Amino acid sequence: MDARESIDARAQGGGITRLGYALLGLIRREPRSGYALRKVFETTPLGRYSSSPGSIYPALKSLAKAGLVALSAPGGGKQVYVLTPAGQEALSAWLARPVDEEEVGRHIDLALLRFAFLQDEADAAGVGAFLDSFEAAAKAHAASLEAFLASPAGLAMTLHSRVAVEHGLRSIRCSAEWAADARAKLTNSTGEGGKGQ
Amino acid sequence: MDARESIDARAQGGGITRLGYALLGLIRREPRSGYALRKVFETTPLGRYSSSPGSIYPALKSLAKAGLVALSAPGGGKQVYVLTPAGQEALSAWLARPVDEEEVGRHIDLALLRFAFLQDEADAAGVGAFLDSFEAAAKAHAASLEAFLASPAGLAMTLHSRVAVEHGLRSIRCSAEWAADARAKLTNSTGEGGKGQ
DNA sequence: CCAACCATGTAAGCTGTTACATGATTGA
DNA sequence: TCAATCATGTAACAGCTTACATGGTTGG
Repeated sequence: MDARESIDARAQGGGITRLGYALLGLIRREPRSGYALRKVFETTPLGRYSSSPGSIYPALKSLAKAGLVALSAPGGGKQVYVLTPAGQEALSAWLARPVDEEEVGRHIDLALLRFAFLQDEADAAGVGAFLDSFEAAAKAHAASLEAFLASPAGLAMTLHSRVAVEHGLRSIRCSAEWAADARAKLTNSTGEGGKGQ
Repeated sequence: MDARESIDARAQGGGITRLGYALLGLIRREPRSGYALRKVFETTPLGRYSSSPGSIYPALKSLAKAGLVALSAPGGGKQVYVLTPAGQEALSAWLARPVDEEEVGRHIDLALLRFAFLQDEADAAGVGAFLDSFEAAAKAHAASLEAFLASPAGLAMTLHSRVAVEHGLRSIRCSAEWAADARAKLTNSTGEGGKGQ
């Protein structure tokens, strides 16, 4: 029980922040400058992961120092970052992890981020496996919440607290359904053609 | 445009953390020691708001320094905290705020926390108003996500990104339904008897 | 020429995390 | 008596936020 378990702030990974992973995924999809990355955060629901220069530029520097990204044209004007092989590897390792109950329960947005980036990583089988683990984790968490509601501690809660927990229960069931539907949509049918974008 | 708008980390309030509000709400329901508060976080889904002594004890001290809580038996052994009038007021002000789109979109757990504590604060009318604003905010956010998906930026996204945003859309719709159902359940019917607990 | 946007950064401060430290009480 | 649990804290550090500081480019 020393270290090892329970990371949380470090996005369940080895020293890379959630913002760091978001940057890695975006840069892999398309090499970009810090400013271009900021624009993505400002104009899409990805904004959840960050905002202002004060976080993005330092995060990019830190990724560069860790050897996960590098400037495509060192020296020159626009500072466009690309992934290094080490960065590819770190991103792949992060995306390869199955979703667990902790992740759907407390960091579901992170699981969704991984899903989004998985498009550039895995084939239909890999996506299917990811969504299966997502659905299983969501169902497991739903079962945990149900068990809590039925436990002495759960029954001792105030009415409003119970109703709030019921929100969590509905929400996670909804997520499980999404995973099942997404699986059906993405791993069936034709080859869907290319990379999207 | 100096300060004032946009707080986020400070839970949309005046200098009180989300953890601070969680502590205020729990202490109002029942005066407790730091240890007892930790137990609550460890054994209920409220664990989302904190964890270890390293955050709770400093937060309690900070609330005490701000005059929002006080020790019930100053000097003696067990350090049981109670709300001061100022603490009551701060909590009430926080609970009185209607839910807005930003809150359901990015801090929905905070809105649920407020709902839970609202049981000790408002009558059926107040609860109804809160849930109405919750539902309206959720529907507004759903509309925003739909608009984004239909916009050029939304259409330019990769397939997986779109599917991830669809998760958000389903999720927020589910929350809107919860609010409507909770409203029906809590503001109708008989007097439901007492305070729960 | 001036405003708006492109583009990159730094500094201070706050919150929370991990890990460590301490001592009292209770029960087998 | 020894372990577990009660009970309270501190120290170091990471990460993000806000706010400030610069400059270059473009277009009206």
